[in-house]
Amino acid sequence: MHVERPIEVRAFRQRLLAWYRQSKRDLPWRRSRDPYRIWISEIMLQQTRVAAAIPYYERFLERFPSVLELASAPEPDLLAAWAGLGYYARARNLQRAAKTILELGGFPRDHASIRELAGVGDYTAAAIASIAFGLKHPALDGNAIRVLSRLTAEQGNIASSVVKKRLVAFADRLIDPRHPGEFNQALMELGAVVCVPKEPQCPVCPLHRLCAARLQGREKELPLKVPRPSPIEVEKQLLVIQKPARILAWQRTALSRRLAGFWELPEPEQLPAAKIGAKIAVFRHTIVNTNYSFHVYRASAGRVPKGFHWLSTKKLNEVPLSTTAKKALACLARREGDLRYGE
DNA sequence: AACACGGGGTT
DNA sequence: AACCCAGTGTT
Repeated sequence: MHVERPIEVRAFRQRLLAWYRQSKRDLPWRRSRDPYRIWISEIMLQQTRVAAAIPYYERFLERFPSVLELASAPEPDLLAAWAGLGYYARARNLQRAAKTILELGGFPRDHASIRELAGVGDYTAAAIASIAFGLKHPALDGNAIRVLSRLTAEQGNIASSVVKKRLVAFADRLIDPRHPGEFNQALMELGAVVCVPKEPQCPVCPLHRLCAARLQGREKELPLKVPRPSPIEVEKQLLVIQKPARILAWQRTALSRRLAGFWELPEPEQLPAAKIGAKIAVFRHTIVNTNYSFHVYRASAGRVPKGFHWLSTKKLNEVPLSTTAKKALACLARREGDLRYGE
């Protein structure tokens, strides 16, 4: 593209920042430069939409106002605060990093040290360094990558490390040394609200006259998308086994590959002696590349094997409950016209 | 480089 | 029904 000459780089920065300052969304984490708050927001926003993160962000900061509370929290509290957001390794890494920060005696203030925190990769390190500390490191998330791919009419697959390096190098020349945090956020904001994947809003884009893809009329084709494998369909059954004020459940151990520490409803395979009763509901749920149909049944326990617990229904809101268990219990509550279980 | 990891809003 | 989201860690 044509922005490589200094004069054009300045025009690029000026247009982008002017646009951002005028049209940026008022987001909770944009009201502070406290590295703790910026960090929490960046972790929450990993692969997570802004609208989904906002209510979690507010609640999380109330419950864990600083590194100290986060570092010393019981893990179940942490998981309960994160339940429903997904990617639960983020919550665990958050606490590991909080302990590191305490050991360091404060939040690390340079890019390399921030990058070493658990759960902080290239993007997040650059985002924190630039937004909280004003350091000049380009932060390329999915939005920024899309914007830059279009600006340069990038032909390569954006999944490849070569192409990513090329885009980072490009961003490194563009980034405004005086306002790196704003610059990074502006690029991401542009990708989030204007340079969107499907129908980019080129007429209102402050950069459209500098955009190579636009000049070639190929803005909708770029960046190149690689087809992903089609999801697998899986049917599963869940059992609702109750006694007064209690429900039978089990907890995933730390060894569980996913959802470690979360409480689940039993499945028939785990309880061979269970007597399956009436069907309560069917709901669907997607995890990564698998589409599940969960069939929920009432049942009675027979003999209760090791590892199962009669969980108090009152405590359901205090423990980390998997989303599938929550959905099943919501079905049950709807059916009984009673809100004991639910949110 | 490829894969696993959650969940849900948007198109 | 895809697509994809302010990605990271592991293999």
